[in-house]
Amino acid sequence: MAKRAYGQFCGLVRALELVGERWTLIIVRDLLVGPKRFSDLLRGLPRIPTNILSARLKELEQAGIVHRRVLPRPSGSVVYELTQYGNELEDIVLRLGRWGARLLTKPGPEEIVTVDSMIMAMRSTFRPKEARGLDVSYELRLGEIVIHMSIKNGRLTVAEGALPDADLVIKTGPGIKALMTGEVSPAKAIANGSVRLSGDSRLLSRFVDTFHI
Amino acid sequence: MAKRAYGQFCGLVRALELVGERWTLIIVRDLLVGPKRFSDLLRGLPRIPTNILSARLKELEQAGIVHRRVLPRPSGSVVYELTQYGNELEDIVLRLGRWGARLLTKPGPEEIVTVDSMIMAMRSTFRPKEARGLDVSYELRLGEIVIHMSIKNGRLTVAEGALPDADLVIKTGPGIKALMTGEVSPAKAIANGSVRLSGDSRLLSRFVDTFHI
DNA sequence: CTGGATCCCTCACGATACTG
DNA sequence: CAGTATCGTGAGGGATCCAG
Repeated sequence: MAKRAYGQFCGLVRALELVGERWTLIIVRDLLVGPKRFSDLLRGLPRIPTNILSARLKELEQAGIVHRRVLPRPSGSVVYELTQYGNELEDIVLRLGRWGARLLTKPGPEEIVTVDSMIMAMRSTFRPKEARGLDVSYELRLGEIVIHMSIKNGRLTVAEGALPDADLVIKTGPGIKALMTGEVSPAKAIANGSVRLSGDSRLLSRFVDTFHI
Repeated sequence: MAKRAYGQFCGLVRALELVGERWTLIIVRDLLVGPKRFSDLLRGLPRIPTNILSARLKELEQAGIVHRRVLPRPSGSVVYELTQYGNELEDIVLRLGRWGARLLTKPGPEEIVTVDSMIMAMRSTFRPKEARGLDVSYELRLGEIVIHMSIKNGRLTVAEGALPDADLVIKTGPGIKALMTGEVSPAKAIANGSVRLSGDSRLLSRFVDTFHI
């Protein structure tokens, strides 16, 4: 038996042996957004040493959670993508994120927000029931970070980058959280300047209903 | 900022800072079964060093996930129990367990099954829809381990120990898994001796429908 | 006995430098 | 760009010890 195994025959224990090590689930979080190259992952995980990233990717590949794929010429580069089995972690990652988000107050002095964490945050706060049948799109800007959410017939896709024909563009900062938890009403958030809008600003309250912590 | 922090402002990252360390979620698994004393936890986690258990309990208490309670006299002993916030991990732990159980084949040479892992396994495989309106009880014996499941009006409780008036007593071994996944039919399982029953043996197929991997 | 604290050793993790 | 090599450090592991 492996030296650091827990020694129990149990589904949870097996899961932790696969994805319970430091950094592993954060790597999975980023891969849930889409396939990524080694350097893409490094960019999204500024504190991870390269050898650790390397080791984790190898473990994940061996466990059948991640697939290492060499892109066709001319790029010839390598991307890592989740397998079917790895993708089944999405719901767990989203739930863990919601659970942890409860005691997320202010960003610490050294804490950053990454594009992928923001994308997953929007996915995790999405409430399908409120979005049933909806067709609407948002662009969200948080400092350097620009992502967009597109809801088509109630189905959500979130991705990096701008969305030129978004129905509403929301320019904001850390204050977005108070808006999404309901601590601050949309009207208040506009009034106190924690969000700035362009487009159909009446859509902000719909946004808050759809993406709610 | 703490030295081993991930440096990201993200719900998942915060969750991993709280329960992402080695052993932590397994401790939570056992506490989800019920309040426990230090030595109870040690018994269920044979490989954990006492200093690690001690450290984890302190971290969990500080994070508001576990509450340390001194029992009234005469025992005066200490129990650890999950707070409301800690209890909200139940769904995540059950899902992680199901996810990991998929590549749980045979117990390794040094791998044991504990009472609490078995209780949580039964909870995680329970299918409320199949049990709607049901009233039935089972006693399950796996080697030394004896637990019982009681379903009353479709609601499940699982606990350690025998249940004298159980409708069906299932005496089994590792073969139980093949039965619960559907690899082996109830009739076959009886025939090949991987389960031995006492009570109303026709209830075995209902058991398999209700607890299914 | 329970509920830990202490000690020491080892190895996984982490920072940095380096290579195909 | 996509990792490997090297090496120091501190968290984890195991045994033992101690107080109530």
